[in-house]
Amino acid sequence: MIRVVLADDHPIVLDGIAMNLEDSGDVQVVARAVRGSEALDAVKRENPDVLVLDLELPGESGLDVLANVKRISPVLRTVIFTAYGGTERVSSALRAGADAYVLKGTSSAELLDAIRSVAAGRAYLPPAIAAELIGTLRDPARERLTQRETEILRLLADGLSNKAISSQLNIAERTVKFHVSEIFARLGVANRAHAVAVAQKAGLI
Amino acid sequence: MIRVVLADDHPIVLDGIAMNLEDSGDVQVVARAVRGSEALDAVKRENPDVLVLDLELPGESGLDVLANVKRISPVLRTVIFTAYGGTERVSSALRAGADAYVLKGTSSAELLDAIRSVAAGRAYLPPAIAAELIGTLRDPARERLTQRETEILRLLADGLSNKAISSQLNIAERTVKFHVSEIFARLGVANRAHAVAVAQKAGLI
DNA sequence: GCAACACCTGTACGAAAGGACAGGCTGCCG
DNA sequence: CGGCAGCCTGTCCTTTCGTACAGGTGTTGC
Repeated sequence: MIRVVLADDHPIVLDGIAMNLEDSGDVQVVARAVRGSEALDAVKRENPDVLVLDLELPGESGLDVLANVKRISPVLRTVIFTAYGGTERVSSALRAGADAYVLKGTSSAELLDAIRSVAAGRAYLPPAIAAELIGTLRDPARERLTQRETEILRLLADGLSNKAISSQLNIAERTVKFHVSEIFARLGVANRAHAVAVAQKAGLI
Repeated sequence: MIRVVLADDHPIVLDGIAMNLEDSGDVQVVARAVRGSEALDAVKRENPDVLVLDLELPGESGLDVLANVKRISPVLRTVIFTAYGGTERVSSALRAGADAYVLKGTSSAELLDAIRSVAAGRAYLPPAIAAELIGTLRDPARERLTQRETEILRLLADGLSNKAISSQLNIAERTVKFHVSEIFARLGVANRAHAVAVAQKAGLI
């Protein structure tokens, strides 16, 4: 029997997952959580085999939750079950320790496959997502932002000017311009408004 | 018996809703759809009492779907069941003919309440959303964009310059500037990057 | 008829933004 | 060690942005 904890901010999704899993015969839902902290508590208490985790949680980012549960229970297997893909989101999750990344838009059966795979010690990536990742590896320049760039991108989205950003980060305005230009090149845009739009759509911020 | 059609791009959500509704005794799910066109077909075929509709559908916008089903079957009652709120999204949906607006983040029982209400001919708005709407009515200036402004906002998000926008719309660059300033005032921002971020977060684009 | 609103336009100006040069420092990896 | 990547800084210049002033047209509704 595979013991699973579910974490999703939509109760209806928890219902749907639970129904599918209970019908399977070999998977058992031992706890549900609608917030990151609850997921953490549930993992501590139940010590499950697998955590099914949504990335869009109120308050904490799903990635933080993932990092925290991994710190508590490094052997725990994790399936990311989320609405949105995007290479940056996927690879961030995998780097944070996820073992599978399944989209909510696919069939309900796929999640069950993923859970069984990770419980058996194997990673699981749907072909579509794997293909996308491979495409990015071939073209590593695009959409791969450094820490500093991501930081500045966030400030861009807050509407700060280069000067405001420079004083916030204690660097020269010229340096901000440099980073901003780098961001534009990576995102394939020509100005900050477009950069913010693209970044938000790609889930970079 | 209330006959219901479900439309959501996540099969797992359809499962969850269906489970909750079937258990209720007085609600019956007669069709499911994961795309707008399927929802339309299902409404034509089944002539249901209520349509439960997600606003985030692949391809078509949920609002377009709503307008189309309303054209086919004006007496059909519609419950919007979506992940995100925001006064602009809510009021757009209500203006497009929705009878209820329920967030996925709330308890599963709330959706059932909403379905029963609209089937009985009453509208349904959760207190939290209603309160938010009232707040906006008190301050009508903010976050209420005209057609033209919304149009320009979209082009802003595409990274177009004022000049590019002006030639696209066949108006003077000066006029674009005027509209952009209006947008800033309504959104409470000071530049285009921030405007795009706020607009996207509020679901205006 | 006139008030309100959406939409459009002009001139002028200071403040940013963004690109094109060129260069320095650090830490990591082969 | 030498190369590479991330991060930082400078000057110069052109373009764009954003706001200030002020004003015109058409439509809707009281």
